[in-house]
Amino acid sequence: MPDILHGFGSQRSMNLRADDLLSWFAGAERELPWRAGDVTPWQILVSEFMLQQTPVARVLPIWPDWVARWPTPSATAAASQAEVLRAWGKLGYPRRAIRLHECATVIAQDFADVVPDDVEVLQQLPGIGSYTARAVASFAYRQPVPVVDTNVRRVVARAVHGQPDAGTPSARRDHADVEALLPDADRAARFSAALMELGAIVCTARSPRCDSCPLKHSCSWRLAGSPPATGPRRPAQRYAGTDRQVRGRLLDVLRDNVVAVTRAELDLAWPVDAVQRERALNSLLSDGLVEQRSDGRFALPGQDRNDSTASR
DNA sequence: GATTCGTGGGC
DNA sequence: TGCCCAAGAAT
Repeated sequence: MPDILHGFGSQRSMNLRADDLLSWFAGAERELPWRAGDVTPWQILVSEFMLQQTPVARVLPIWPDWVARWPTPSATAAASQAEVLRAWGKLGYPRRAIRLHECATVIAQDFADVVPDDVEVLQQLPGIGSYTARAVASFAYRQPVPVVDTNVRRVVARAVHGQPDAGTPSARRDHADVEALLPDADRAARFSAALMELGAIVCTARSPRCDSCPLKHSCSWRLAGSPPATGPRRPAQRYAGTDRQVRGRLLDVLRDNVVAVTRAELDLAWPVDAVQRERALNSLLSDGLVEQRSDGRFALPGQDRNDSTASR
């Protein structure tokens, strides 16, 4: 490898030694169910979909039931979108549930029900981006590829670069950073899991637990005195009153009703602002999260249709 | 590159 | 309380 590429990386990796991290992980690893030995690549993929932008604690009660009910891509594909959306419940970002269902359909139909092991192939599947493709290749197939999520970026920013927080994501730079840290191929996947774990439970975004960090004697940020972040921060994301909240309310109604509902019933979910309500409903329709029946009623997509006379 | 897309817990 | 953030992806 050219010195211009390798020199800096090996220099920096002194601040984050794989052995330090792996020995810590051996004692600190959480026993998450999707890390058990008998979990299949598909089930790992399901966990990664659920974990996108979602805390572990909220996935824990959903994932076991989900994979017991739909253990394979073909089993998932055989379910209706409505069933999948109901099982997804209030996990958030319900488009992920639709994409997971689409992903299952593609794998069942085009890949003989076998999750691909190649990063490039995985990344072409619905709902799978750079992180998820690498997570599956690494955690399910033990490929020594860098796995970069928000935790990894923060740990690297601090321990390696001495900065309080990760900067703007840059796939090429982020992957190169982690590539330079990866140990031998046999331990690469475990190293990535450990890196994420450290960011999740020790090197957290707010009030990191530096006292119990395995890198506390080498971390560049701590050695620099743990300087706080400076400069402009992103405006805080709001939720109350946004279209996202309205979409959530509308979906709430549809999840709770096993029969199609009238527009008037949907109006009750967000009575004040009809313009915003319409906008949210239209976006749900175009996202394929809601469908409108010929009688004008609304339901989750694929929900049973012989319900106009059914009781609730 | 900047936005949009849920939901709820911690502080 | 209100703000911040959480194993990202798609556009």
